[in-house]
Amino acid sequence: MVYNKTEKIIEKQQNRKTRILKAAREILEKGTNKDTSIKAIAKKAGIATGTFYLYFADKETLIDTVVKEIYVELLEIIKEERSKYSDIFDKLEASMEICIKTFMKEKHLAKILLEHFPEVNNALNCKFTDIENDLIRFTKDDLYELREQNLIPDQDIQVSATAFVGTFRQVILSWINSGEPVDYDRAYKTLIQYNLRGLGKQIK
Amino acid sequence: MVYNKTEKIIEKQQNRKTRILKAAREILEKGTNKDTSIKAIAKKAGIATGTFYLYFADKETLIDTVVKEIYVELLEIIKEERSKYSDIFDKLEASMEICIKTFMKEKHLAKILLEHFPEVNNALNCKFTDIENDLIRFTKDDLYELREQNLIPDQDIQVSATAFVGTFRQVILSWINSGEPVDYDRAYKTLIQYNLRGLGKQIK
Amino acid sequence: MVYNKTEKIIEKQQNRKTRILKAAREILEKGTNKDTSIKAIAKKAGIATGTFYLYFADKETLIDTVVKEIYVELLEIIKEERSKYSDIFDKLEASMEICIKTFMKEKHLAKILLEHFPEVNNALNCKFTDIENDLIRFTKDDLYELREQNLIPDQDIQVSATAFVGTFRQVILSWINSGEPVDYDRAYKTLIQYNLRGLGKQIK
Amino acid sequence: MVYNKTEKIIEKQQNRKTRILKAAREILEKGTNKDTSIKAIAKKAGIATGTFYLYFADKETLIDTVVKEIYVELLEIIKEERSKYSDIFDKLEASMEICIKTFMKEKHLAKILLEHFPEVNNALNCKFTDIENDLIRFTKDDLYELREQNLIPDQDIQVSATAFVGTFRQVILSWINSGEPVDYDRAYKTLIQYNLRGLGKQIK
DNA sequence: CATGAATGAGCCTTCATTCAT
DNA sequence: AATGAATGAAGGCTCATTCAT
Repeated sequence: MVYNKTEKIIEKQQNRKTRILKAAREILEKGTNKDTSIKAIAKKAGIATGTFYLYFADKETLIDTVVKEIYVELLEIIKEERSKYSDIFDKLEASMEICIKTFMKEKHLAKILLEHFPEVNNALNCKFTDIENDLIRFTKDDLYELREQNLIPDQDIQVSATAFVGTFRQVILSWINSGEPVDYDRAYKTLIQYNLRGLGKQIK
Repeated sequence: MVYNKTEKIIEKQQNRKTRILKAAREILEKGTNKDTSIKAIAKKAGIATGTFYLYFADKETLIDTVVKEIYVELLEIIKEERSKYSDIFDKLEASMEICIKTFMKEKHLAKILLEHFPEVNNALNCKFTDIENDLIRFTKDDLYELREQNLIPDQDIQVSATAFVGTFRQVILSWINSGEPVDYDRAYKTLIQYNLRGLGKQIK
Repeated sequence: MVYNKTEKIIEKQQNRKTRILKAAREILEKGTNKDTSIKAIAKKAGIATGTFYLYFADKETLIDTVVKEIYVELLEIIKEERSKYSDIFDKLEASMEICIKTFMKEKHLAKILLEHFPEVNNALNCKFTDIENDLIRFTKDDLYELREQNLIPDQDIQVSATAFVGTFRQVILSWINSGEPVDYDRAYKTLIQYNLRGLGKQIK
Repeated sequence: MVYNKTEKIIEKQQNRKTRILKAAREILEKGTNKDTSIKAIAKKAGIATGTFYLYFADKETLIDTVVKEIYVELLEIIKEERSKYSDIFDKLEASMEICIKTFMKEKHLAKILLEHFPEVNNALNCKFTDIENDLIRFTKDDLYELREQNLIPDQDIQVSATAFVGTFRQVILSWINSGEPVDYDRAYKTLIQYNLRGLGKQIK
C-alpha cells in the first residue's frame, strides 16, 4: 500500500513537472507578445503560482530546463539517425534530413531552439548561442573527417560548419514563420544540395 | 529673425531626434544585460525622459526606427557597391563582400541587425525577421536572374536565397561574438565560395 | 496491548510537541536573520510541515507557548532560590543573582525573553511586554514590603520596579550581544549595588 | 520665473519626502500588527507606490532614515539642554529630564527609538542597538568624569551606564504603553533619584 | 516645447495555512 | 494521525508612459 502511494505521488509529481514544462513550451513558442509570466505559465499548467516553485527554483531554471530538454531530444534523434550510416557524407545527410524533419514536425521545438527569446533574460540567450555552437562543433567533426579523406577541398572548416548550421537555422525558421514551401521535396533537396555543394562535394 | 528662430528650432529638433537615435543605437548594441530603459536612453541623449515622447510615440517606435535606419544604411552601401559591376555573379560577390566588411567594421550595426534582442519586446523581433526576409528577397532577385541566364542549375530559389542569408547571419555573428578568425582572408573566401558553390556556380 | 499502544501514542505525541518546542526555541534564539518559517521549524523537529498544525493552532500560538514556557521556567528557578531566604533584601538580591546566572548560562533563554523578535509578528511582542510587566509586578511586591518595613525611602514603587527590571534587561542583553565583561564579579556587583542603592537601601 | 519654478519644485519635493517620512513614522509607531508595506506607507503619504522609490532607494533606507532622524533630533535636544549647565550631575540630571520630557511629549519618537521593530528586517534592529549603545557611551563619558572627581564611588562604569539607560528605556516605554503615571512628578523624581542613588551620588 | 516627477500595473518570489492521500 | 504538496495572498520593486509646471 505504502509503495503504491509513493508511486502514485511520484507519478503525479512527474506529471506536474511535465505539465509545467509543457505549458512553458507552449507559451514560449508562441513567442510574440505573449505573457510569459510565472503566473501565466502556472495558470496554463493548471496549478497555483506558488506550486511552480515546488518544481523549479526560479524562472531562469525553468527556461534553462526547457531549452536543455529540447536540445537533448534533438541530439538524441540525430545520433540515432546517424548511427544507421557509416559513410560520413551519408551521416551528414542523415543529420540534415532528420533535423529538418524533426523541426518541421515539432515546430515549437524549432521555435524555441532556433529563435532567441526576447522575454527571457540574457543568460539564456547565451545558452542558445552555446547550443548553436554545439551544433557547429558536431558539424566540424564531420567536416574534418571529410577533408582528411579528401572528399571535400581545402577550406576553413570552422567557417563552413558555421555557414552550414546557418543555412538550416534560417531556412527552417522561415518555414516555421511563413509556412512550409509548396513543393516541399524540392525545397528540401535544394537545402541539402546547397550545403553539400557548398562544402565542395563532387556531385556525381 | 523669426525665420531664423524657426530654422534653429527645426534644426534643434532634428538634432534631438538624431541624438536619441544615436543614444538608442549605442545602448542597444551593447545588448547584453544592459539597462535599455527609456530613462537611460534619454539620459544618454541628454534630454529629459518626457521629451523622448515628443519625438517617438513609444519605445517600440524608437526601436523600429533604429532598426530601419540601420537597414537602410546597409542597403545603401550594398546598392552603391553593386552598381560598380554588371555581371550578376560579380554583383552577388560584391554584395557579400561589402556585407561582411560593413558588419565587421561596424559591429554594433551587425549586432542590432542580426541578433534578436531579449530586451526588446516581441513585436520587434518580428521586424528583424522582416528585414532578414527583405535581404532574402533581394538575393532572390539575383538568383532568378542567374538561373534565367543558366549560370546556376535548377533549384528552389527561395530556399537557396534563405540559406544564403543564413550563412552570413551565422558566420558574421560568430565572428562578432567569438572574435574574428585568425586567417581572415581564408575564412572570408571560404564563406563566399561556400555560397557560390552552394548555388551551383561552376568554379573555374 | 491496546493500552500499551495508547500509552505509546500519547507518549509519542508528547514527544512530538516537546520536539517542536525545542526546535522552535533553537531556531528562535538564533534570532538574527535566520529562517524561522514553519517549514524550517518542522524540519528541525523531524516532522512534516502539516503535522505542526496538529500540535499548534498556528505560528503565533507556537511562539506564545515557547515564550510562556521559558518564562515559567525562569519563575520557577527564581521562586526556588528566593525560598531560601527570609529577609526581603536577601530575597531580592537572590532574585537578581539567579536571574543573571540563569540568563548568562542559558543565553537563548535570555535572547528569547529579553529581545523582541523581528521575525515574529507584533501580537507577540505585546506578549513580551506582558512578561516584562509580570517581572515588574513581582518586583513591586517586594518593594512594597520593603517600604512598609521602612527599609527603603518613600518612592513611586511602580517606577522603581520598572527601572529595576530595565537595568537587568539592558545589562544582560548587552552582555549577550557584546560579550560578557572581563571582570565579571565587579560588573555583577555593580549591577546589584546600582539597584539596591537606587532603591535607597542603606549600605552598611 | 525659472528660479521660482525650481524653488517651488524643490519645496514640493521636500514636502513629499517629509510626508513620506511622516507617514512612515505614523505607521511605524502604531507598531502593533499594522501593515507597514510600502504600498500602505505610500498611500498614507498620498502618493503612488512607485513614487516612493523616487525619494528612497528601498524600504530599508526609509526606516534607516526615520530612525536616524529621530535619533538626531533627540541628541540635538539633549545637547542643547546640557549646555545650560556646567556641573556634571546637573548635566546628567538635565539629560534625564529632557529625555523624559521629549519622549513623553512625542511618544511616537519614543516608540520608534526604544522599541525594536518586528516588521523591520534585522539589519535595522542592529541599528537600534547601536543607538542604545551610543546613549550608553555618552552616559559613560559623564560617569567617568564623575568618578574622576570622586563624586561617585568606584564601580564598573560600563555596567552602570548600561543600567542607567536601561531604566529609562523600560520606564518610558511602560508609560507609553500603559499610560502615564497619575502622580507624574513623583514618578519622574523617583526615576531620576533611582539613578542618581544607583550611581552612588551622596544625597544631601 | 521641455521637463522630470508621478503613476500604477505587473513581475518574481515567499510562506502560513490547508487538504487530499 | 501524519504527510508534504498545493495554495494564493502579499510584498518589494521596476519601468513605460503621462502630466503638471
